[in-house]
Amino acid sequence: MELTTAEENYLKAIYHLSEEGKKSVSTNDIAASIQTKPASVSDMLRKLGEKEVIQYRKYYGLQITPLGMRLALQTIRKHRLWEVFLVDKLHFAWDEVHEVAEQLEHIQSPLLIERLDAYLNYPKFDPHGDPIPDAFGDVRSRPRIALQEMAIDQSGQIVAVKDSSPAFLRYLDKVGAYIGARIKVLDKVEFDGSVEILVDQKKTLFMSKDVANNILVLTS
Amino acid sequence: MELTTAEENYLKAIYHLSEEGKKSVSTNDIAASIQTKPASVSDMLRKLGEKEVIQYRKYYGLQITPLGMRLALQTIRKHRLWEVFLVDKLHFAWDEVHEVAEQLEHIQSPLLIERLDAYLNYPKFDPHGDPIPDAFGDVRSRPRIALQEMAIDQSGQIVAVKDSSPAFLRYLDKVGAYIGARIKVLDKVEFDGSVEILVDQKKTLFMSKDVANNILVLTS
DNA sequence: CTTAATTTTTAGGACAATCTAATTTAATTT
DNA sequence: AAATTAAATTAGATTGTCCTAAAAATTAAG
Repeated sequence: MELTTAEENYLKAIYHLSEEGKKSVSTNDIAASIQTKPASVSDMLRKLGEKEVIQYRKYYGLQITPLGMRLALQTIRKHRLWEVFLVDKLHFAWDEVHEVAEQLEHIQSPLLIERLDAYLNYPKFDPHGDPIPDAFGDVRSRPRIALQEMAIDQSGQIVAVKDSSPAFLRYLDKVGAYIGARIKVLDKVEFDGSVEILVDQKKTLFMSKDVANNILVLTS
Repeated sequence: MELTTAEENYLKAIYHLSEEGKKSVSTNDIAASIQTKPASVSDMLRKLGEKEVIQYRKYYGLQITPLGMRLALQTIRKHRLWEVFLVDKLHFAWDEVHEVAEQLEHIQSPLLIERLDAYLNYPKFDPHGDPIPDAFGDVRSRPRIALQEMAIDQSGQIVAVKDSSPAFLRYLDKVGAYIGARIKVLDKVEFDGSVEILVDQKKTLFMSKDVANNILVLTS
């Protein structure tokens, strides 16, 4: 079963929305997330329903089918492998990779992805710390919590970010809060929810609640 | 000025046809070369004319404009760089790269191509020996002749192939006539146009006229 | 529990790229 | 030069994706 580029994008958006938002995904949510109009989404949902990658009942919402899940994970796998390539090999900054990976993820060639995976040494996580599904769609995700939710004196390692916007990523670069950094919470301010952390045992840093909420940590 | 994927493909085909065939490119030729119907070509020529990448007069033929030339060479540059990547880095065989490169050449990102070029060490020729235009569209092509046209005792180096079909490339792999091989013409048979050559000063090889016609040699 | 607000879908159209079949133009032959 | 053949173009449909505006269904409010 072959999906068009547009279909792959919709399916990926649906997958992501159903991962985070938990409950059922709305037409409006999809429209917002891929920057299109709800009317277009309705059209596409009908088509995706016919192709049986989602189960769709008008006005009632949708659910990804196992087939749809597999295909979505395949696209996500490609996207994240390309991101690793761009950062590791072509020295892109981690805030520059998304748009290009959005294009590259639609290249159709199983051999290419297999070879790319090997060439990159079978990476398990992309530059933003998100897990890369394997060829069968299996994901080994690490249990992680927002930095905001950590207790004073608790330590851990930054493994991912929730918000991947270039602005946010550039800010993190600037303050040195990169993926892999080992951190320890020194203090939390009740009043505004901001936190003070120690990065790599040498640098202390103040972070607003908003920032701390978008950083995911593997606690130890 | 942005071209769609389809437009890029047409323009590339037109460029290639006008390079080899010399005189003006016909609607039928284009249709044959990109596997579509002449009616579709007519449609597209009108559009390409409006976009001023070709100069087009109905029933009279066409000519690429300088703008069209630049855009075509940009696409060809991307195609050939990706081919180098696939062969050098991902260890594709030279007969496996074309289809994938056909897809990759349409990825839009000047930064990507710049970085890829650097990563590959600014290659000047692709795996089939064809020259890679630089970022300005300049091509340094080597003067080369078909092996068929060489004289007895003349020697040279295989630098390219005219026919890039997997079948032909696999045949060349088998007999060891790879790009870069140094050869010398030992004999030519008048009757059927076949030739006998010495490859890398150790192996002699018989080749039919058809094969010898599709191998390009830099004579020394 | 009826009305209002919101969400979702349908109707109908636009645009790109393709096709078949019909027509027009150019080239070739006699 | 007229008639035939070949090449190229147009006419009209189709498919995929998207849109705006209108209608329908659901949800929320009083």
